[in-house]
Amino acid sequence: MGDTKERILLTALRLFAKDGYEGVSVSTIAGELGVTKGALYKHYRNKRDIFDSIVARMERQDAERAGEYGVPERTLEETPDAYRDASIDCIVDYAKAQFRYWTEDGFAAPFRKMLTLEQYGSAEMERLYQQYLVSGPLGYMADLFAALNFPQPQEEAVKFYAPMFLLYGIYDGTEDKRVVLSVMDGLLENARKRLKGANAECG
Amino acid sequence: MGDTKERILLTALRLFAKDGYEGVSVSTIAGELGVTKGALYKHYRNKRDIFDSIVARMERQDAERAGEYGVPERTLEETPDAYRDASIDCIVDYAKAQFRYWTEDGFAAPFRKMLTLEQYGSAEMERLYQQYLVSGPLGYMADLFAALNFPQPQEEAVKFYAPMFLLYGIYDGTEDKRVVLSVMDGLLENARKRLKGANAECG
DNA sequence: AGCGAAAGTAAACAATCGTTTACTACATAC
DNA sequence: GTATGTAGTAAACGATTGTTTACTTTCGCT
Repeated sequence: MGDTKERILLTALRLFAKDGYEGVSVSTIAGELGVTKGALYKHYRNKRDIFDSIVARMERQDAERAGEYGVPERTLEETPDAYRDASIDCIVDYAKAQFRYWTEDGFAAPFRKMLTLEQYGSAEMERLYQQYLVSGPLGYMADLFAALNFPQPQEEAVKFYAPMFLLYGIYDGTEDKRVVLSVMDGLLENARKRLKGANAECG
Repeated sequence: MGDTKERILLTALRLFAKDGYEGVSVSTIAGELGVTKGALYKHYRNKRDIFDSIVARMERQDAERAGEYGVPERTLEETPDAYRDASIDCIVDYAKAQFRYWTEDGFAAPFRKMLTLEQYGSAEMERLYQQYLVSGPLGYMADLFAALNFPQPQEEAVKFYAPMFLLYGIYDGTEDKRVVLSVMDGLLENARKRLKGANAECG
């Protein structure tokens, strides 16, 4: 079976997401899989190699996703308000997809938690945490709003992304995940209306 | 000297905030203090006792702070708009103080980071994280807005608190902390104006 | 002066950590 | 049919984990 390596990766990720890298032992990972710890070393050089492979996997998956989703595509063209309304729709739909991705996706959700637990451990982890979950999405949203000629793209991005970021935390601490998803939905629908209204004004 | 116990507490907190509870060894704490690890056991029963003492200290400090700060005080009285404007001022000033507290206070700032790293480890830690940093402040703000008869206090609370929560993350990943503080200041001043405007309408 | 508690050291404790080794079962290829 | 490489086990490795013990030093108290 060639999927043992895959099972190790996913099991380790799930455990890292709960107790952090240092809080999980090689024996625990192996025990969870029903094998002895020696077996892990047939697939990975060492414990850190498992962790690095998780990060590499995320980077690959994220690149693929960025390729499929073509939100930016065209920037700062001369177009009527209708086009910019369509862009706003695109942004909001993208945001919804991103929220579901980081909360429900079998890989991205535990990866987000793992990064959260490792963010202060090293400069590299802090960089990844910022890139995937804080300054990365924030700067990306600011660029989009800037391309749409919003007067204060930075502030707009904060108002837009901050509720998503907060609701990640709410989501993790809630038993009934559905209500959080619907709250996020409501907030984003309000944002959609508000942005289109502001759009009509600032032209 | 009676402050060795205190120095152990603060040193452990600083280390826990960076590498998490499991990522810090008793030897490391002792080494940081320039003593042998046996000395720690003269002041604390075990490693977990140090951690628990940190949490207990935070709970005490938080209770004191809540006593000093009397934001809620009077609720839902029959009063003119001027009073509600004053209440909004009070809320915004409180929020500013809270942001500085969780980012700059020598104890609260590392405690916030520590909780962030431990939030998924146990139900108790998740509860504390939610109480201090997520659903706690959010519900508190919602109560305040509800007392001021805002039509959608929950949503208002999210719009108000979410940027603060996001900027905790930005603050941690930024070298020049001052700009983050000034950004937070600007956002809260905007919120102050907006809330007073909405206040005049919804009466 | 002498006693006793407090605070710290050095060393040892069993347990666990991540990792390596020697060996077995079982494929597939020639 | 035998060689080869893969995937797994069991056991051991030295290092480190959290904790305890025995001993020393130092201080306040009467």
